[in-house]
Amino acid sequence: MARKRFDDSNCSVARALNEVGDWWSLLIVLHAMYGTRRFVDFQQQLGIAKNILCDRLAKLVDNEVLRKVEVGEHGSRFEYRLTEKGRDLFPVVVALRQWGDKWNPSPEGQQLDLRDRATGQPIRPVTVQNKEGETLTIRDVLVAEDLQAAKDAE
Amino acid sequence: MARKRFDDSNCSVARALNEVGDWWSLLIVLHAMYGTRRFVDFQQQLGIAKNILCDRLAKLVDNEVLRKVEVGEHGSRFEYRLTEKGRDLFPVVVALRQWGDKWNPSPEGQQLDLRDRATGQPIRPVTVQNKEGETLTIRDVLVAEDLQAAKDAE
DNA sequence: TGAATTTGGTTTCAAAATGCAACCCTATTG
DNA sequence: CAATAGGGTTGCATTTTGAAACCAAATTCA
Repeated sequence: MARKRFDDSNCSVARALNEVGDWWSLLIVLHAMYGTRRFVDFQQQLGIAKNILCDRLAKLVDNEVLRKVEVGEHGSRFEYRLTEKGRDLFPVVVALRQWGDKWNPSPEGQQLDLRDRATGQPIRPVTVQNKEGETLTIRDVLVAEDLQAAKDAE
Repeated sequence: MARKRFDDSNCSVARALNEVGDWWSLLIVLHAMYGTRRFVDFQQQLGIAKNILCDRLAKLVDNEVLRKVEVGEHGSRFEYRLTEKGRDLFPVVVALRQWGDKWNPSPEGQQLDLRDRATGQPIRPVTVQNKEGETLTIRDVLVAEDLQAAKDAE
């Protein structure tokens, strides 16, 4: 049967996964963040089948994660560029990369690190923080399931 | 043909997606973070087929994201609990939730928010930060592809 | 105690997604 | 003007998925 869809889920994580939660979509976004823009480049870098790449790019464009831009004089050459919505996945991608590096370090030991362009210093681990910027673990947060509970907490 | 696997990819994001990158796995982790531990509860809350749930739980246990714990007097009753590795996905899940809330707000308008248990205050948006705690966009970071480049930047 | 139910699965089978290769049309390059 | 590159589409075989049926051990209920 069809893969279940989460479009109408009232869970925003489920809805987010509906847009970027399959095997390829987030990797496409990742490579777009590294500068890839052309169909053939995505194809070669990811080793993805062309029909699947077509499908994923179209979905990402539909969901406004990417924009398809005509380049070249007479059209028919395109670039896929991140929208603001797409760039806004940066913390997600970085958090996932850091998790992967921490718990499944690369066999070769060398892990591609991200640095502050201005200073050359490595970036911080991405964490969940309170208003004061202190790191919170899962035990330090509570879920305000409904507005009433949220109200009570204020 | 079979879905492509990324076990041996030298990209840690790809390897991370290999463990939690399909439709259900991250939702299972999410619900585990909200306190779900039992097979039947996952099944009912997610509306997932039992065979798929079985498969995903087993994979998450294999990958040490969850631990399968015998409960009940004579075994044969189990709980699936997050390991440290699993709990460490917290920033990923929260970042994804915030992205979903921002760009695909719930149709009902009510979005489940997370608060600092100690103060009741909402948490901050998850961001990528430099050593000083300043938020960095994708344009503010550079990728030190290899150690040499990293050296040069120091 | 014995029957019914709950838990945690496995099996079967149709529908859908995936991957590969082959093909196609339009631009651009030589 | 021919060859090639870019960006797809189509067909087909292989997997994955989902629903429902089935199952056995443990627990609960009467």
